[in-house]
Amino acid sequence: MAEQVETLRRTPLSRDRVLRAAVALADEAGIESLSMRKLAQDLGVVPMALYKHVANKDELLDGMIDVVVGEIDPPVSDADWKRVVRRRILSAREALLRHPWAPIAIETRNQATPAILGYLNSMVGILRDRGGFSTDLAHHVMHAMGSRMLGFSQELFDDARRAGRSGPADPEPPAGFPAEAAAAFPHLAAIAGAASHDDASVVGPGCDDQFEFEFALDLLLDGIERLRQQGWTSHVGTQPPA
Amino acid sequence: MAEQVETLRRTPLSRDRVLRAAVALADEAGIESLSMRKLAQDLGVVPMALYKHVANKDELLDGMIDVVVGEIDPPVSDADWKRVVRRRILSAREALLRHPWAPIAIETRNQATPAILGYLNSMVGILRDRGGFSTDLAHHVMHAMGSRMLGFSQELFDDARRAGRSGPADPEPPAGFPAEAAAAFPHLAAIAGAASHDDASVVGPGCDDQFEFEFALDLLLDGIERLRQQGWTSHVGTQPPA
DNA sequence: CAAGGTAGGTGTACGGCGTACACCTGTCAA
DNA sequence: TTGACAGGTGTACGCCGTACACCTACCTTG
Repeated sequence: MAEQVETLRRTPLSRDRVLRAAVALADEAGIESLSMRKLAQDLGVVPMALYKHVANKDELLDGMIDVVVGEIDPPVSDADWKRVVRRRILSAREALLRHPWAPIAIETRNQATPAILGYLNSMVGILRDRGGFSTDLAHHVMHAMGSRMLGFSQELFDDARRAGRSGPADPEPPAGFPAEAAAAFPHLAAIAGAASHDDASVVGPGCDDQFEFEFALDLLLDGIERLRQQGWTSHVGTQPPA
Repeated sequence: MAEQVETLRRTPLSRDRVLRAAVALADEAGIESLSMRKLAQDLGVVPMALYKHVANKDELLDGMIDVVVGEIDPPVSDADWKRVVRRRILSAREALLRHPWAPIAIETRNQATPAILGYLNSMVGILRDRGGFSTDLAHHVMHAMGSRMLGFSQELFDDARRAGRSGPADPEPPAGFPAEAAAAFPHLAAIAGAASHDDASVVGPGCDDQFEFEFALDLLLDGIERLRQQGWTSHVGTQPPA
């Protein structure tokens, strides 16, 4: 039996197994407590063993990002550009919600991984081929969509981000807005309590991140569609027309 | 003379001096090489001395962020909401361009600092008071603007971001797009070469980040203005109207 | 089947990090 | 004069990433 455990333990390491274990560890313990040593321990192996499969910790992170990017659904092929882009982005968002550390990891890397480049590239392809966007407009659109292309907006300081840093779902309730802060930042307090009720006196249940994401996404998509229909080009002016 | 140096060295530390030195160090060496030990060395002091002025490294980073936020101009008071918001955001952008490590630091912190909350709060105030936005719409707008409110979009993997990580201006040229990558990611290559020329065969000088930032900003602002004029509310539908 | 190259796990060690904790010292109030 | 206290010091601990030498089990080739 001891030797059975031994056998299991000795299931040969592989880059893939290392990456999967790293993703699992980050998912449950948060990215900041992912260390080569802990990862090795999870795999029943000595830390240096990992270096036979990944060059260093940075490359490990790149690999983890690629695992997540690999979970994004391929584009559907039976709809107009806007629906295709929208669905793909929402799929990316789902992948990133499953791995709340990923936005931070992606932002922190200093080089786009090939998987991310491939994803972005196919997104441009959709704009060009299905939407008939000029390279010019497609270029600006990619910038305008920014991180939303990768399934997250800059949801600064929200629960998901915090989870990515310190582990999975935090038991403490969202709780609207601390009273002391409400006094100092009344406008923020009003907003926090107003999720989708216009009555500021109602202390709402926080806000629906998914709704906010789609709101901004559609705002951009609609604006972009308008530019596209007008045949907008950066030659004619320095700002998008109203 | 040696005692003069000594005197200078012994200029008493203060939270302010510590924060300034930390900002300077991050500006010139990159955020990732900011350590308590190096910072102490720059200040001619032993590492533990810093802990008499900041509780720990996280609080140091919060303080550094507040220094940057403090550089954002106050709102002008003689224009419509859109111009006020636009100018303030561009001022925030300038502050962040002076400190390329700041976006990373801001994204990485898990709590908004009071300075950032104050900044965001005043931004909501502008929307409410000058633009007559409902709390509801103001709420969604804050989400939609996302990190743009703080002067940066998610400019993934660009030079400024890299600078924030590894020090100041990198001497190597932007260089369009590496040839091998161009083959693998043709759409990206086309875009990279097409900055503001629609002719994809022209290999442009990279792209104008400032233009891209303002493009996206105005796209959002225009879309938001349209919603405002229509008296949009989330009660009537789940998406912004086209 | 023997020889030896090679892929992959091991052990040790180094330098750097954040920071706890005990200590010292100069200043100022009582 | 005393003694509290603010603020700089020194030492030490446990963590980190990873360089480097090693060992071992397997596969190829003669």
